[in-house]
Amino acid sequence: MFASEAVRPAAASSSQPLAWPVIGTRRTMIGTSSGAENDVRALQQIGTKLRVSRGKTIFNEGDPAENAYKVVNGTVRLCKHMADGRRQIAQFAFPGDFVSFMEGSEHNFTAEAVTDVVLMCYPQRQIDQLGVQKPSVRDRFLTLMCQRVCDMQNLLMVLGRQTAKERVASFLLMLLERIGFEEDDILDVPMSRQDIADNLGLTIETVCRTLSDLKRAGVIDIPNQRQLQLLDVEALQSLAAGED
Amino acid sequence: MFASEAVRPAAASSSQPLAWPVIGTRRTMIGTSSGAENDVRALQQIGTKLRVSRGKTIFNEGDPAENAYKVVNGTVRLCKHMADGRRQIAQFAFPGDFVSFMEGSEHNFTAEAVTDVVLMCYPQRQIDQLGVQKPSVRDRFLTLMCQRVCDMQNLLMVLGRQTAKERVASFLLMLLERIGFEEDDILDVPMSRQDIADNLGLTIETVCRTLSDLKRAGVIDIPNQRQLQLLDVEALQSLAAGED
DNA sequence: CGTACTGTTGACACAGCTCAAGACAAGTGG
DNA sequence: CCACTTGTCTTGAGCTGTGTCAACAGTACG
Repeated sequence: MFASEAVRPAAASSSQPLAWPVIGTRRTMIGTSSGAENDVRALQQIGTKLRVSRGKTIFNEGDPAENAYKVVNGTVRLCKHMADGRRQIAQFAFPGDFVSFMEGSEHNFTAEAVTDVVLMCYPQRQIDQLGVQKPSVRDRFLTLMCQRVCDMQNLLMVLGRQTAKERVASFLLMLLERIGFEEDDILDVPMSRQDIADNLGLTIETVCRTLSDLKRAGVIDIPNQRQLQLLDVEALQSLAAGED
Repeated sequence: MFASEAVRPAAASSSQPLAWPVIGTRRTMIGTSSGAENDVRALQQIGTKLRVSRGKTIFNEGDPAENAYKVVNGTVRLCKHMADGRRQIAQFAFPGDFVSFMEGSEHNFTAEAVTDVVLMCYPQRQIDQLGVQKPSVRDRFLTLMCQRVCDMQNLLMVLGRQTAKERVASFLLMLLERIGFEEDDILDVPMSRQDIADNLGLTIETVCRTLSDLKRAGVIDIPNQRQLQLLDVEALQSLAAGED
């Protein structure tokens, strides 16, 4: 039962002045403590498990929004595609995150599996019903939606006004806040460099170069392609805040 | 009583393949027809009128979100500021638009008056109450919030992946969709070049140059600084879609 | 008719993009 | 276990779109 949430490590400890303000205990917002227990159970009853393998599309922009999803395991990207292949990733969804709740009648973005993914799949109609029956559930989703809007607004600032170095720093801090350290100060990076680039509005080369720069500056280390060691989180924070 | 909505012109007629998909009859979503009448009346009762003059701040990011607002007249910008003065405008709010409904306990952006503005001001607590009493009101706000998310996702694509020319074209089409033609093919531009630049993640100079380019290409004319004549909307649409 | 503000245009610089080559990693089949 | 292939990542060299800086033109207002 939502085991993925239990094993998730706490978010960064020393993270006050993040470019992406920390929003309460986001990771434990749903599925823990007190009155929420009932809601979780109710949700659980109407959900079915679904596996999607790396790179596969979960749903496309414009598809009728018949289902909503919760990520149980793995990472999902929410993105838009242009006719000529340009892509913008609006958001990554990690274990515990809800995708496409209360989105209207059509999906307005594409969801793709970044890694092999396990999802809970909830028929939209039943979610709506549950929302009517249990105002607490509805409030929860509303809160999540607000956080989503808030995250997107922060990303707008990143894309519109930050330099490459600032963007990468913001990204690393976002990852840290969302999935936390794997161990000590090692950060798992589930997505490819291309995915990072398409999230930050950069090219893959610029992302690589910027990571190398940060390594040379002693702010991070790159033990391997899917892991990063954050040596100086404060430096990242002042970078992301533009104090440079 | 919400007179501003009545006089608002219909959105562009020939606007199917917009970069910002047209979302139903957005402008008439609230405050017209059928069962909505009651909701409008209920809202009206808890609202008070408020005037804010050009350039003044309505509320700041981080302020406790005590009130929600509806723009009756004028234009409002919703933005974020960085410590060093960089600014990103996430959205413009035009007459009929709701601002800061269901945003959580703190405003997560700053709202400033682009022009002299008339607002309706609703205490957040009473809005919440109304939402509980009248599910239809709540649903309405939810729909609006979805549109807001959708708009922001489109803007993410603009900021992350479009060229200056594409961004300006996207902006003009957004304006056309939101406020429509003043007369024939004349478009009112209530905001300054700086505001446009801060919305599109460009500099004021690049915005000017790009408008001049579009003029030279015969796509628009610039009768004066606060009005634009759209001579070739289709050209703008293919520009915004990246077919170039 | 100044004064202040906003918008426009030009010349140049540079951050980030493009193109290209090579390094590394993960399979896959023998 | 080793070739071999394939895909991803990294680095270099040069180019270009957009930013920066500066001058000037409109426009509004007292």
